[in-house]
Amino acid sequence: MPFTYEYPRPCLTVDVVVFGIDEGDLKVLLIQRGQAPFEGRWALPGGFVRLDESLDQGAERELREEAGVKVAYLEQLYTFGTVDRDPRDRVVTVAYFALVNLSEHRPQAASDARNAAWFAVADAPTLAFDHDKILEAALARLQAKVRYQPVGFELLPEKFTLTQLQKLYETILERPLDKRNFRKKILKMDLLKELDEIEKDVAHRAARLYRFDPKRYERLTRKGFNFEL
Amino acid sequence: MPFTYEYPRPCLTVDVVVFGIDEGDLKVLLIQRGQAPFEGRWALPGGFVRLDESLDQGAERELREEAGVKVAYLEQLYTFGTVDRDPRDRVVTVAYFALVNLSEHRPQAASDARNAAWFAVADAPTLAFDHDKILEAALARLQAKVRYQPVGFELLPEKFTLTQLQKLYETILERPLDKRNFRKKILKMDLLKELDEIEKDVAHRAARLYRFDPKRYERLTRKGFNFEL
DNA sequence: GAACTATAGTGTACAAACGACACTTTGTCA
DNA sequence: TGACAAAGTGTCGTTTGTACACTATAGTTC
Repeated sequence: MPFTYEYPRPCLTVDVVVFGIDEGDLKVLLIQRGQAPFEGRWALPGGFVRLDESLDQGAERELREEAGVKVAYLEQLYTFGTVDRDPRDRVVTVAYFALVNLSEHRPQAASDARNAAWFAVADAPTLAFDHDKILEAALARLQAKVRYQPVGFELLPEKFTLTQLQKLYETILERPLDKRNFRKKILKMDLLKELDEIEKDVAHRAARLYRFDPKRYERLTRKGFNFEL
Repeated sequence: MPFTYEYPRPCLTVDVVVFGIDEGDLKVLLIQRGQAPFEGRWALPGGFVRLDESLDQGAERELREEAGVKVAYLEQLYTFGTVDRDPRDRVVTVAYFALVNLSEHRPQAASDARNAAWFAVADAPTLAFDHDKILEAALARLQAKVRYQPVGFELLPEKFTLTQLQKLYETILERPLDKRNFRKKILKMDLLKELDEIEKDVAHRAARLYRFDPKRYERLTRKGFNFEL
């Protein structure tokens, strides 16, 4: 059943850059294409926007369908719309970036995408279309964002140690941080709830566990607080 | 001549929030709609994206055609795509924000839009569609941006005094700034070229004129310099 | 159970940036 | 020439950033 319009319309898609942290590596979720163009090449998960869903909903649906991923954080990144970004047709794509908690994700069970895989961002292959550019933009955004907003907790388990959190920041920012200064700063923000619990099964002194406290975050946000790191 | 596709496609438009500074007021350019829906209501300039132009080009073209405006700065803001934002059809719009130099713009000659007007942002009317939301987002972006990037010079004449620049920042940020601290900071950034020229035709001591120096800006940008204000 | 090992956890001192604050200078106009 | 209007300028106390090294603790090994 064809659809007819008075004026030509570009095709509208969403593509999502999904980040996760895995043992000190920042990883990105990619899908191997099954058809031309760029058959066999890796690409960002994504697809067409339906008429009965918003862009955000479309991004979430694609992730669910195409990669079986449940996102912890999703935000619109940028819309890419140069004329020649797809060789077949004029395609405009609204790119999103998402964060997922890999530690609760490893099985990757309910995915109909056996052709999905996590790549370390540092050595991801060359991607289809202009997806390299999109990935680069997403990485820049993540690095910028992490400095002034407590994004990033989404990438960790619910309960975590300060050392884990520091490693996370070091991985994203690609530089080492000073332990004492990091703790001073992050604790002064008063975003973390100190738990009465410590790490288990480690072969050395166990560290205290913390949890991100959304209530405190909201309170501070309302006051126009600045979370620069 | 109709255009037919296998799957339904949303309509894709660009809308632009154009800011200018005029005597201490931050102004925004609006267009009065000539047809339903929202006939007679004010709206952001914008229109359909053509298949042979990029999104950026579309934004620029619409401004030229619809408002006869030459922009000094243009950047993509956000893409709005909820299902019901246009009562007629599914319309997704890529919003831009633009800065123009009003002092070189007053005549607004070559515009085929006699129904265009500048409104102080503070008392703009309720807009058509979800354009109020878009305007709000653009204002937030401008206020955030001005703090860490030397955007804003675009809103002034080529040669300006430090007092003019301070007033500009005060207008955008909606709060007063300390004269000595402002000068210290802005001059330390080493972005401005001090000219051998002073103001003319003022009824008091004339101020020195400065000019934004894009070369210095580029040099500092390459060094990863931070322009926080 | 003593020694070892690996990581947790903690404080200080110096430097830089920020923010508050008031008077003198200069040119115009009446 | 005196009044006015805006230009232009410096200091000091506070806060923030940053560099840096040792002690405490739990588990493992011998």
